[in-house]
Amino acid sequence: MNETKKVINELLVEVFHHILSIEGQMLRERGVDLSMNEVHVLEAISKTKEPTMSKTAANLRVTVGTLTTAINRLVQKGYVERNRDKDDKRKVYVYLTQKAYQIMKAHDEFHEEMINAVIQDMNMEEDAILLRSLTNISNFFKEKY
Amino acid sequence: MNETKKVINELLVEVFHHILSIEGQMLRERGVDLSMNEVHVLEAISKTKEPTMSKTAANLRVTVGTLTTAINRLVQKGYVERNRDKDDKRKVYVYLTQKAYQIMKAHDEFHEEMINAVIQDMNMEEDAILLRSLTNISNFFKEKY
DNA sequence: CTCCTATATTTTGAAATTCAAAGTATCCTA
DNA sequence: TAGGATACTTTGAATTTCAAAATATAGGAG
Repeated sequence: MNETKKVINELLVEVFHHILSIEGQMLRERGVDLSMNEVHVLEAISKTKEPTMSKTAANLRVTVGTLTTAINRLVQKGYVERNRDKDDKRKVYVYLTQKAYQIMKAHDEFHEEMINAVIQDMNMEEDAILLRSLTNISNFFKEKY
Repeated sequence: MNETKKVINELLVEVFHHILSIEGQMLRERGVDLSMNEVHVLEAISKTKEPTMSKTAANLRVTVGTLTTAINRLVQKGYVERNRDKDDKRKVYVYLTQKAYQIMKAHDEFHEEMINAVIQDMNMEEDAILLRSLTNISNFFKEKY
């Protein structure tokens, strides 16, 4: 494997994991009653267009049953609200509460800060090429799977 | 947030998660008696220089207690062997078995194939810049945390 | 209108995963 | 040789996961 491949692989395998555990540790230290997994669920809800249980579960790549138990806890903790569709009573929409938006704000800021620190010393040309390369990687996965 | 930041964030947040669930699904479909988490433990062992429990746990960013239960299962399933240090009997080294190496081989091939598909149509200049950028990202996390 | 099938979600049961804290064994040093 | 330090395991409690069964609603064929 050449260097580029090794680095990409390292990013895939280690760095991503690393970030998750750092974020999880931050949550615990600050006494937030959420795991990274739960933050992920909140994130998926905020990014899903019409966030029914099925659509949100699909975005998270977990079974709907798994999501149900996660949502049960998040509702109980006051981060999420459930709402049945008026027209199609099979459907359940999930919404973030204000409490959840506050957490998401901190989460987004952490990510933004992290990324800023990473790319702050890149020049314009590098930026353009990196953008193209990463878009390739991102699209590859979206299309292929 | 500019485009580059968005894409990096998307990679961090979604794509890596995506890959994990794909790999997990593959393992289940093929009837392999390992979760992605367990594969990760095997990977960490193979990458840790003198893989004691502490060092391996540190690389995995989990507590040693967590690793102990994971290793218990992996030993029982025949993927890992424990070995006490002759000189310092507090230390326990963990080793992969042949069975584990087979799994790791398939895992590595999946990653290599994935990465090949991603970067196959990049030119030399792009490759150099991508390498530099990704190395930055990778180093940033290693140094900062 | 009444079955029947499809869709959406929840419940259930079992196994994994995680952490913090307590427990055990060994090492090292004053 | 007593003591604290280090390495690991055990324990208890909570989360996370899946597959499969259960529930409820929708929509179409006749």
